[in-house]
Amino acid sequence: MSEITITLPDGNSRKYAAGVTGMDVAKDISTSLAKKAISCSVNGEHRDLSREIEADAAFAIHTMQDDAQALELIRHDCAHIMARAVQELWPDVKVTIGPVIKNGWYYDFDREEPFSTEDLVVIEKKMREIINKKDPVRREVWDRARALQFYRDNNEPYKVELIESIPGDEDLSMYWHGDWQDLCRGPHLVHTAQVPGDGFKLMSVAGAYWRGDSDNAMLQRIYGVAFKNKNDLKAHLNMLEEAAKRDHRKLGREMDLFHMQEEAPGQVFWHPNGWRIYTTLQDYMRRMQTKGGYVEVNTPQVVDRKLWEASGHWEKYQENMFIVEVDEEHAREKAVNALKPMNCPCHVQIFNHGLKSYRDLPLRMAEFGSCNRYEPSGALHGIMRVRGFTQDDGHIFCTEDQIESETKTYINFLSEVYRDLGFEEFKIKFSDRPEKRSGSDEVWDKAEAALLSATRAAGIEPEMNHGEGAFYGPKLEFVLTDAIGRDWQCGTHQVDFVLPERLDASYVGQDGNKHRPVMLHRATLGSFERFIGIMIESHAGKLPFWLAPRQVVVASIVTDANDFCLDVVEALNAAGIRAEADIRNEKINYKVREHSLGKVPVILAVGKKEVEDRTVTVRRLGEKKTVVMSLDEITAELFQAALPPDMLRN
RNA sequence: GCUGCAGUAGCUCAGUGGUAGAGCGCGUCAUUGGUAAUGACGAGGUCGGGAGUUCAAUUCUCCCUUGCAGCACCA
Repeated sequence: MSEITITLPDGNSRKYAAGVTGMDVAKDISTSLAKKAISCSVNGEHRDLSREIEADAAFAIHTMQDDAQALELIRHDCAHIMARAVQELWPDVKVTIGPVIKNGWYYDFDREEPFSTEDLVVIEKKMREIINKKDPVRREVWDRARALQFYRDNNEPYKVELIESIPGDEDLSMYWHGDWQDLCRGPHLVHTAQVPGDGFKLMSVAGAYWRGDSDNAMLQRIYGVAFKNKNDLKAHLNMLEEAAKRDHRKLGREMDLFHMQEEAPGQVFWHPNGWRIYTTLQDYMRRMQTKGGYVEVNTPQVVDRKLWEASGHWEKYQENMFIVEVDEEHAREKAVNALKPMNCPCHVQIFNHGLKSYRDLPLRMAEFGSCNRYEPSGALHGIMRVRGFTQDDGHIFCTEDQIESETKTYINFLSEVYRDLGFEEFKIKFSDRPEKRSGSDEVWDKAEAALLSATRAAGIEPEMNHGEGAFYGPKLEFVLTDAIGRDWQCGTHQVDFVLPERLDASYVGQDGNKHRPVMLHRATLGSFERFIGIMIESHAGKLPFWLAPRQVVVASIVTDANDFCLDVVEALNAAGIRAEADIRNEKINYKVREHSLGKVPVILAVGKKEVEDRTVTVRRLGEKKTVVMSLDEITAELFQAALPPDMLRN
């Protein structure tokens, strides 16, 4: 047997016979280390301690101190332990897969009966029993035939299907947690008791399609979260509780911003407070776009299906469009229209109207375009995913040569807007050709290469999102997250060689001939609805002063101050500040509480003293202390604070 | 759309096979107060909609609808 050299992280090396296990090495280093060891890294590959090492290797032992490895293993072993618990409780349940996800894991089961909340409690208890048994984790490598036979014998059809779909013919690793077994890549902990019995919790049950395909059977997915100890778990659960308080649906009600109702599912009734946010944001976007060289247009809501057929949307999205039919019974003629689900074909109509010259390019066309899409009922989510919304849409008609500079300019534009609105950081994803698409592969090659190189030229290496592009072109997605960490695509930037062709857009080039322009589709906020939802959550309702729907409440302390109170409001309003008087017959404590809960950034209290001195007592949201200021001082200060970021720059 | 859960006063929620209750909010009155809830009294609900079972349904069953979590979808 040959000798191998194991090099430890501190640079020291030790010699062993080939086939030594990680655990052997750990024991050799020290008994206490071996006791604490959970896994190891061999040449950077995370592995079980029981696996044999056959060649010279860089080697490291992992303990619970190594967060990344410890959490991965705890969560992964939780998945196996939960599946074992479920099958011990209900032997007829079929197992499928159970990966580690952010903060925890899930496992998908096929079971006739739905799992109930009570079942989760029972499963958790069973899991703790298994953990306490301190069952060893064992790994074996089987060839495919044996694994397939095993799962056929054990009546686990999903496992059979999994193995059959794994390409190649390499051997498969099988893991045992006690007597319970699962097909798994590993690695795993040494024994079940290394999972902290008080560090995990089962969270919820939900349906999920087998292999993520809605044509397949629906399985039952149980989600769990797991951490290294009870305190970390508690902290996580606490965080979720806090995040729930920032939910835009809750804050929207509390701040009286908007409501939704059964008669118009997925559509927003904006209340005065919410609409003030919306219009303030729209005014800002309009100024920014004007400065960015866009011309603003507006296009029809109800458009004949012919246009959607020409653009290709009818074929691909018909089921998701609101169809508006006119027939002889109701009108004198028959027509099939659709509510505009997006603005691009309409913008091409404007572009096509009259001859365009190469001198007109790039032509940046913008619209605050109202769109309606019949989104699947299960997709609706507060004001983040709705059926009626308004995009800050824009299309840049340009030449191929201009794609790179226009893309760079746009990324800078979007970054400035996001920074202004409080988002310094955001994810950028690059989505390339989907399976169902329009346009030849050559055109797609060209579009993808152009967008990717332009993005890199802007200094960005996007996250790859294969197969997720639009049907007419690849896209960049600018993604923000909500209070509990769910991703939402807000901004987008897409390169499109297809629609100009389908809708016959052209311009006259320098050579006097007709040429096809390239279309860049872009939206910065995405939709006002979604972006406002995200902003509400990220600010926990405490919007920056310039966006706050109610900026100032002037509250009287005694009735004798009411007149002065109204004077102060008038002065502030004259300075363009959104101020309201609260001269109700209530105590100042009551008023302060109510407007603090309503997230009003500034409360000005006026009582006898203030009336005499022509001053106000200023209390800012989130602060306990108050300051006395003259009316002129506070007006000047708030005037400045009320300026939108772009106007502040001028 | 799919799986599961839910819909009771404006909001948060309790409750029951014999047509409903709390707190907050709202209204009236008293109170004129100094920075996160002043007190008293009062009004307010065809218990999401429809059908069925029953002497009797808010309660049980079915259908529909909306919402929530997840999946699928997202031009």
